[in-house]
Amino acid sequence: MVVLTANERRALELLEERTRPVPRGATVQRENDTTGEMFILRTGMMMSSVLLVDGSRQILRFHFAGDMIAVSGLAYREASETISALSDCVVCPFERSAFAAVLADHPRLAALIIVCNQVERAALTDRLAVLGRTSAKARVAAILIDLRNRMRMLDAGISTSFALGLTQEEIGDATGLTAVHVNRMLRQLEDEGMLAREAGRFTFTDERALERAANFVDRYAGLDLGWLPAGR
Amino acid sequence: MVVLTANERRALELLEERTRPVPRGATVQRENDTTGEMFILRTGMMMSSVLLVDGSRQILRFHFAGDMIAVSGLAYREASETISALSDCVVCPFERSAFAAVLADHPRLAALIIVCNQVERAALTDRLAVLGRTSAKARVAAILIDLRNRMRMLDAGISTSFALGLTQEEIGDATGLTAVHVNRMLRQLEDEGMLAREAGRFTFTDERALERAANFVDRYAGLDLGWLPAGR
DNA sequence: CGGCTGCTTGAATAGAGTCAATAAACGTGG
DNA sequence: CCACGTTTATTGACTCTATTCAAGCAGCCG
Repeated sequence: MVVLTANERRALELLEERTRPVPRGATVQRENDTTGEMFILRTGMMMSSVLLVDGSRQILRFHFAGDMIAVSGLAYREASETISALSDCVVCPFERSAFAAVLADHPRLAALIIVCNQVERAALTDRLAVLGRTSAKARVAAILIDLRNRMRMLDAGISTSFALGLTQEEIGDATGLTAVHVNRMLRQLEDEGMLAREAGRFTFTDERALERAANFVDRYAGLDLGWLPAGR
Repeated sequence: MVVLTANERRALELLEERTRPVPRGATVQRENDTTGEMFILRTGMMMSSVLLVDGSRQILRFHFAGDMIAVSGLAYREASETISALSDCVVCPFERSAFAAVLADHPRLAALIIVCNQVERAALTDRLAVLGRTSAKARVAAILIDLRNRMRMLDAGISTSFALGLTQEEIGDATGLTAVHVNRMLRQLEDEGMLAREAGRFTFTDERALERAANFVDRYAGLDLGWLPAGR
């Protein structure tokens, strides 16, 4: 999409110098802890979530390889969300000072990071609309499509069949539903012929219908980066 | 919080060179239109919203003086949200190229913009948790507290009494509720002695109780900007 | 094998939505 | 300044969606 200069590439590689394995279920950042490092997720799938006072959990976002995570540490002294691994992961920790150096030396990378922020903002606002204004069935369909699409961006081998890697409890925490109701909605999508399930694998048997049920709109269609400053 | 250098101040003033009045109810950006300018909101109150296929609306965010709006135009060819004026407003339009120039010349401003993105991200994820996991009463209480707080940041004269400037329909579109149910929740908060209403003005009669009802957490408490690169 | 954790299903309940009717506030043109 | 039409607020009755509670089942791992 954008071709980086050799210098830019080197600057980004500097952020990924160190690596750290994170086993499934482990946490790299805990809500209200003092923020330390930020990370680039090298491999695996993670999630950010918050706990409410009544003990319920809201999953805010899923993270995949290539995502920059724990970035809110740039602004806040204390983390506002918990970030934990849904599969065995590898992350590359880096310091805020290293990040500041990248911004100082590479204005085009700064611009690209701002663009990524906007893409994430769009994803969050889409989810906001889904939680605020759509039915349980639409929410479940939406999360299935969204996760399939993001997995496909990293592994072109994935098409209509994929392993979600989430419990129904987790689907519920992401969609604002109870696990019980998630189960019922999955069954309904299955009964209506849009979906098949077996041993944790999902298969879209009628993708169009599923997209209609989910109110799906593709947000990765119209990126426009013509305005970026020159690379260094 | 951060003292800008004279150069930095001048660069930002360049973005605010032109001004344009926007009457109440008018739209500065329409969903799916080709994105053009970005804006700094000089005076007034605006909102971003999206329309779903079934005709329902979700209000994503409220904007106040000083906010940089329509920034998603940096990433997308087409606007993902509608931005319209809730009161008579004045905006300062600027071009992406002007923005790119700021980033190229002033790395610390780039860093500050990224920080602002993170603050907005935190606000959006808070709202996500509210929509996903809290009751109608909590959502209504939360929006009242949030808007009061943001108004107070611009006008220190506001304390427990303020004019919201929203219809109950709009409160509903922001909280994911129907106007009818918003009305019932307002009445309930009133009956429970947390709130008084008259002629569009709200008065918090028991702010602690209201905060408890809303699950309120203060997100503007712990900003940390020690890591920024040097100013130019 | 036994103890988890996750999945599935039913029945009863509660919370929010829908529909409808009325009242109050607002804006506009005469 | 008033009359009229429109938007906004209010309230009741009813419906429906999603939650809660409960029980049984399946798969997995030590």
